[in-house]
Amino acid sequence: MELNERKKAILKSVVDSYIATGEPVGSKYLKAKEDFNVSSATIRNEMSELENMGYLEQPHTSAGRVPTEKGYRTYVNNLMGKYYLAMDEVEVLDEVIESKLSELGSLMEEASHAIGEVTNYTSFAFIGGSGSEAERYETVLIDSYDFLLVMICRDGSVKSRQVKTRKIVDEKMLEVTKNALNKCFSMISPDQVNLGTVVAFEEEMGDYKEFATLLMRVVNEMFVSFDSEQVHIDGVTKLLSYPEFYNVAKVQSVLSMIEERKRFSELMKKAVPGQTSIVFGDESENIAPPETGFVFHPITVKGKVIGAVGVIGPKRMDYKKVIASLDYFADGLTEQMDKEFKTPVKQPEKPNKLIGDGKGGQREEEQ
Amino acid sequence: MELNERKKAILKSVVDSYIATGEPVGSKYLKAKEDFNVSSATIRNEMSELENMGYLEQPHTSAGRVPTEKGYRTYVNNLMGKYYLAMDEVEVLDEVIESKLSELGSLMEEASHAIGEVTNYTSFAFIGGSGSEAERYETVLIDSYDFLLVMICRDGSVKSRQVKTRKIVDEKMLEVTKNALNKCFSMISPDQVNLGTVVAFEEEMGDYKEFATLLMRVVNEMFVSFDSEQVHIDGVTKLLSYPEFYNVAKVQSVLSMIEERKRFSELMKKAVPGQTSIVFGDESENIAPPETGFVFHPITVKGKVIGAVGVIGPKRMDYKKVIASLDYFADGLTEQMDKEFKTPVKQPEKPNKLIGDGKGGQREEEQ
DNA sequence: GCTGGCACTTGAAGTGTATGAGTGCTAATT
DNA sequence: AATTAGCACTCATACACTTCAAGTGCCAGC
Repeated sequence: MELNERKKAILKSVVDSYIATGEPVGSKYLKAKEDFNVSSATIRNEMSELENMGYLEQPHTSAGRVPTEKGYRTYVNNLMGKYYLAMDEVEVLDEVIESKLSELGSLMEEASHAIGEVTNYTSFAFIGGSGSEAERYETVLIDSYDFLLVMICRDGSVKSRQVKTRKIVDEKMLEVTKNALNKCFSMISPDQVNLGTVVAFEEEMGDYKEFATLLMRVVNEMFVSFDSEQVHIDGVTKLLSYPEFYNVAKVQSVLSMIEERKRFSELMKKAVPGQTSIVFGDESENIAPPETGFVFHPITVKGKVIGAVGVIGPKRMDYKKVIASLDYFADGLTEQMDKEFKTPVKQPEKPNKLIGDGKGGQREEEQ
Repeated sequence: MELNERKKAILKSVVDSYIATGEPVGSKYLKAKEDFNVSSATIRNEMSELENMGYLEQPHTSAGRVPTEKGYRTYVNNLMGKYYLAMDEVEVLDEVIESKLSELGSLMEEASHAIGEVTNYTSFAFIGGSGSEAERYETVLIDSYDFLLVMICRDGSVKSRQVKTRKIVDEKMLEVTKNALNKCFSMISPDQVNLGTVVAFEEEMGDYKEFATLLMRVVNEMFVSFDSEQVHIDGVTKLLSYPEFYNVAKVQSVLSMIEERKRFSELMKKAVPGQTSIVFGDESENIAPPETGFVFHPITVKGKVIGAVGVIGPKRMDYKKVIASLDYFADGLTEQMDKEFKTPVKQPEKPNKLIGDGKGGQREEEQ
């Protein structure tokens, strides 16, 4: 069924008001706030129909109405206008995009912080969810019982681990180690490792077989730890300032989801390149409580998703602003990355880009 | 004034009960629970005196009594018995102490997790709060626009940063960079850097002057970021299961303290080598709300504090168990570290060690 | 010095009532 | 046929009031 213009206007108005106040909105309030040329009774009838159509719902009989998930999606996709970032907001984002590029480690931290500052929601940034293959390994001697093992991945990301040993290490041992690792554990995904690989590796280690087990343990840890470590979350307390979370049980539910980063990066896999996605918390899936909303935008390098930035907030979020900020930031960063990032990865197809026209939102079939 | 034996027994009993139930404890309850050979009226009189002496307090006239800070400290230092860790608890801790030593990066994460598992409180572990000096630098070429800068510190810790550049880098440039950094920015603390150092560094960079600013920015960031990155907190949600935190405002207060890691590591500086410290949240200092308690134990290498592990919980914590766990873990780790850690740091004086007899507790003058 | 008893205090929990925002429905109006 | 005014009905919320139980302090008597 199509929404006529008046229904659209009313729906938009309900969502706007609800986002602003957090209170269920009623017909009289709407009549007073916006200047529809109809009485509150007419608005009431329209709202009743919008409820039948699944865009609105009532917390209880004698309360105003609240947007449903479908209502929010329609609002985000068709009704809300574009938000124009203020000068100072742009500056905060630009600073991270431009000046922090040289230092990938802290980039995600800074990114998450900047997004949080601009939107005033709990924000996150993560990188390297792809579990990319190792391209090659490097070693650095630290002292006679320590060395640094560096794993350089195909997507340009780098992981390093300080390895402590019980036997003395020297440059020669590191050279052997590096070569053995490069021979056996590069250009390979963790699940391709088998007994043969292990035996071959021990063989390659020659005189230094005794280190083989230790090294494999470390390498394995580097493979599997890929996701969890690189999720940065900023401003959790901001969440608590919304009345939706004035209840410890709900806070607990969101926090536990945040702590369990695996579930989190699971969610991020739904990211579509170049497009802002919205996921709502729900009772059924154990993502987060129903009051919660996640908005995120992937960051791509040459069309390949390498991470994402986003916010966590109450369902009634200032989507206009959030989406504008994320679009601006992620697209800006992606552009910079494409320009500066080392030799192009062979993956020529153009991402499904969507210009920041405020029409983000993962489009899904709705019943 | 001295506490007589009966007062001690009553105080111990009050603290034990309060820790167990979280409810203010009254004379009748105590009479029923423990078998003092006196009536509730007598207990009442003793409790009244304990209140006058500052060990107990009443939330309101008609409620039972609750330990004060002084009460807790007396309990921890003199009254509580020793907790003997169960076999499975020891195992959890031992696993981290023994097998994870080879991998310093994830050690703190694992440590914090293990402590959380055993004690069932929100736990933390942090390392490198000392802001130690750089001993030397290493570089690793990643690709033509990226390299890894490694800073090896005097205390044996290692920091690395992936540096992205706008100009092509090669082995020769890295060699120059490494030498210049080692010459100008090693064995020096951040505040000793002055204009002279900067000029000298640019000089050393020779043909690669254009990288000097970038490098100094990264090095500076590595210096100052020392604390914040290395605090691992685990199990925040556990905090929320205690009735003390059934109030969002308090949760917010604790969370914001946790998020602001600077304040946190500030607190950790109070750690005394080899000794468990207890700090209570308080209205006056803005550490955390008054219901909160922090218990932590430093980790030392050759007598020098390099980090700490601890828990955050309600004031009424199971100190017996917490202190036993922390003592066991931190002492075990310290021992392993001392045994395995590279060449001894010159710092021969023996730490003020305190065997795990349950007598932890920072001793302070109380009014 | 200890105890039983009693008056007193106080927060928590429960009950009843009024209030007000909001709805749905119907009959009247345009 | 669409809109509106009016009215009965529904709930959540706030508030006053009562009751209840736990706990104290104190005192007279053992």
